[in-house]
Amino acid sequence: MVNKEEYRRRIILTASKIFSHYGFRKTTMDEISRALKKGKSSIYYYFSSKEEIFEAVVLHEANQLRARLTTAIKEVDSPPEKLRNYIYVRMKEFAKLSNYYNAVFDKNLDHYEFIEKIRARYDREELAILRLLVYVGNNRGVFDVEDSEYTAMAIQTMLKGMEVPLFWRKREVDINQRLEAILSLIFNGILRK
Amino acid sequence: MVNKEEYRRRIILTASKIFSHYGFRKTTMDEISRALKKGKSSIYYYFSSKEEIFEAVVLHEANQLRARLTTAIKEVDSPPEKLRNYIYVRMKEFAKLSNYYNAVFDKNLDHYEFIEKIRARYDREELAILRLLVYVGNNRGVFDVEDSEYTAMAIQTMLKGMEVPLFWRKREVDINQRLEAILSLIFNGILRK
DNA sequence: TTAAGATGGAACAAACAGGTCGGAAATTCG
DNA sequence: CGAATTTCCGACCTGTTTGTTCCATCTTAA
Repeated sequence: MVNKEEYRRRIILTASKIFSHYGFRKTTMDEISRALKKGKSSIYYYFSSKEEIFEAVVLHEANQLRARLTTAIKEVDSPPEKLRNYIYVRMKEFAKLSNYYNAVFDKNLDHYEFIEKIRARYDREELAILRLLVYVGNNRGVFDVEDSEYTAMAIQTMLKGMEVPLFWRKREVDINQRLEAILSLIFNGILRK
Repeated sequence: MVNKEEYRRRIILTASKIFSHYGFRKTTMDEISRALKKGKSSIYYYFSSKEEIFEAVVLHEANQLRARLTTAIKEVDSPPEKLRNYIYVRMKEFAKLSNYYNAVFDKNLDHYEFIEKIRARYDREELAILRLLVYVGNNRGVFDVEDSEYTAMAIQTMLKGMEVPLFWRKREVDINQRLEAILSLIFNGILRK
């Protein structure tokens, strides 16, 4: 193998699929190595533990999510549309990136420090984006809020509410309607009358 | 619990979902009991082993499959249409009943005796149905075959070919086209010219 | 040929998972 | 109500699994 980084990437992609199907706990190093057609111990040349692989996988998905959210925001110009795109894409992607999702919600993973770090980091970044969106909208006179920071936090709280598994236990159509309702709520409480 | 049978059924339904997601091996008695909100040892009051639960689950799915195939055949009258319905429904249902599917194809389950029994029984029953279909069609003068038994076996062989995982690694549309092609092949080799 | 980069077989300690057992709780019945 | 029977479960046992380490062995490039 000429390029070590390249092989790490391959491990991440392969492990990602297995993790997303069986979860962290039920995925064994043996499966990962078999999927890669390598000896189990060989994996340890690239990663020092199963945890470290999972960490890389989750980070990978987090990066994907970030990238897609960024483009979603850039696609449109007006702050309300940016916000709408952000929320929409965030919801759709969250459902797809199952490892990241599990990392954030699986109570059995609570004690892993790196999970906490990723959770915290994502929270911080998201808040920054929302704050900026609100702030810009406010400056342009489209929004009308007292404090960008706290408004952003309020929106984030609402987004977190959409993350909990119960929210998804509904039909697809219903989900879209609920999304529209949520957006409408945010906007009507935010838009200048 | 007034009715022991009723509770067994509930265990089967719950275990079925977990088995279908994680497979026989990765599903633990602990999970099953947790999903049922019962103590692990309580399950052993209803089933004497994990294997026995899986056996019941697979049998349950096999019965479902049989029931649907039966109605599918009864829905139409002419032998060619019966055959067409049979094959069509069999394909669609097979994809859904994942425990049954795994029981039939997972090489890791090869050494379980009850799996062998279920496989053998299903084979026998299917052959009987096909034989009858061919026989009746022949009698009515719609089909034209020498030996119903061997023709039925030939058709069954073809159906088995559609079961192997590779067959499904295609897009839905493609699947339908292939199905049509298979049907057309069977009929054109079978129908009186 | 040698040294550094990769690989995988074998071994191991710790965790896990299927199953048992004795008896507690709940329910039924007289 | 109380005894009998059904249902449930916590604690435990035991063989297996699994993450990880070690080290001998290949492979590659200089």
